[in-house]
Amino acid sequence: MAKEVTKRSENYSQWYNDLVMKADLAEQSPVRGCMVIKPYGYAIWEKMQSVLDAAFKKSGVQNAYFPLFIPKSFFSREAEHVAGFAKECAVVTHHRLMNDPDGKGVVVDPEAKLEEELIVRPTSETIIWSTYKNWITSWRDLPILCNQWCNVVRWEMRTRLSLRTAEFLWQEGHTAHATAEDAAAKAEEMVQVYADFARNTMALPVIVGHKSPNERFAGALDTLTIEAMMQDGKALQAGTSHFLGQNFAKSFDVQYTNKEGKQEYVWATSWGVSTRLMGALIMAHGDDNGLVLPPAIAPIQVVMVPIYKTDEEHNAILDKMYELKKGLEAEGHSVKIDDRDTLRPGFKFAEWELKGVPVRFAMGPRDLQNGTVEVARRDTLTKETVALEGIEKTIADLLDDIQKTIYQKAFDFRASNVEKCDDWNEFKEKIQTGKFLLCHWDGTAETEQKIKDETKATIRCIPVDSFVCEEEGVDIYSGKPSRQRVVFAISY
RNA sequence: CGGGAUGUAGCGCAGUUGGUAGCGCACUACGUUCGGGACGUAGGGGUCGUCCGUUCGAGUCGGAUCAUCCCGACCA
Repeated sequence: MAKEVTKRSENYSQWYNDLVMKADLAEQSPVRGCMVIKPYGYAIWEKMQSVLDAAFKKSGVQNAYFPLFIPKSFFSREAEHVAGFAKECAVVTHHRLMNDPDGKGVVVDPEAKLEEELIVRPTSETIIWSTYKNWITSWRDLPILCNQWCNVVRWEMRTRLSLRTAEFLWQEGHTAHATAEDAAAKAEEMVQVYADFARNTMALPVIVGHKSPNERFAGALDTLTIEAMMQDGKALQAGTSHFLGQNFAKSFDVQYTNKEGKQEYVWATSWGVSTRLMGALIMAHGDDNGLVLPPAIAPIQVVMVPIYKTDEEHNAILDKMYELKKGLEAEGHSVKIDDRDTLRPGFKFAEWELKGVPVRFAMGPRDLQNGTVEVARRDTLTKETVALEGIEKTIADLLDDIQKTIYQKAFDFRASNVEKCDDWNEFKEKIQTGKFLLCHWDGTAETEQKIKDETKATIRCIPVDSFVCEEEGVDIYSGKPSRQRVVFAISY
């Protein structure tokens, strides 16, 4: 139920948790480090899915589904990849329970030990590539462009609601191509799909770039990322797209016969975004009154709250509201009439604000008489009384404006917290205050590691669109020559 | 896995030198309210994380154990 949310200034972590739980998005599950996604939270996730799915289809991608359990032996094939996940896998060892012979409850039946353990997928590269082996024989079979929406499990040491749960929902795309160029282009294309989605739908300004070798996905030759800035100035990796080279094709022996009749290994990509995007949404746009949802992702765009004393008023207002709802829905907006008669208007206002609904209508006898409605917008917390005449157009424009305003606010916030930095002492100080620092880097893993050890800051990316800065300089830490600046930040 | 903390009603918490469990919110009923989180009255709800010990008696003391949270290391 709606309750006051901790102020951001008091404790950012607590504020975030309060928002997630009190806005009815999710709650901690009884299972360690997992979350229950509640219907309202899931509606946001579904909206994300539908927008992304449409974009994938446009890129020629098809949805498919692969098994949750992966035989342990599949993991023996790609050493580098496995090294990245081995420490955080859930393993199925038995297949039966029995009554505890010593008393109450159940125990694992020791007789039911599996001959080969099954790994609950931490990601599906291994099982998908074992499957692709059977699908690919000729150049005519390529490219294969598959995506799956599913859950994965990573037994993280430390978890955080939405941001790093032991089990999370995501989509993972896995493609196979005839040439390195095709695969690299696909990886590039998909990161741009994510960037468009983040910017236009989620109203998140993101930086697109390459990960440094240290931060790369296990087994990838190149990892592209979208990096967003949260309101405490920390970076959040919101999506990644990997160019996997021929690593997986070689490990799983996936070859095709080319036009010349020769056997060749295929080239691969994989790319994914997860329910972490919900975390990004909350931390990037939320305020002390609750969630602030961009209209493009809001499950409810307009909520209507009737204000009345008598049944007569109630009925008259509801009639008007249903009429308005019909008109707005015809324009493609999602509308909810909150006619719960057990709650007072003030309570409903607070509750819908907590849930981030972009536009709220309040209509009482006064409005009914004047042919007006009180329209409140969530992003600016302002309200005004507007005429019912031409309301469809007014609301369409307003939703557009809210979408833009939310983006602009996040954009301006980031702009005021990104700066160039060429002095190591200054770097150490500023990076702790929640800034993205554009610095020269000598390109070595050693330097990056040392900077991380001393400051906890990592290279978020080597930017490719916004913040590209190719210029001669010297590494901020080692003093060695550098040809471009990269983005340093402390991340989630 | 290191450092810190916490487990008492659905949630948030109090509980003194050991004496048999309470507050706020939420919930139920009735009434008055209703243009920014209403109020009154009356109710219901608990193996005090678990186990062992000390004691006439343990939420409280001792030990063990489990779980959760925060800060690190690891990661979408």
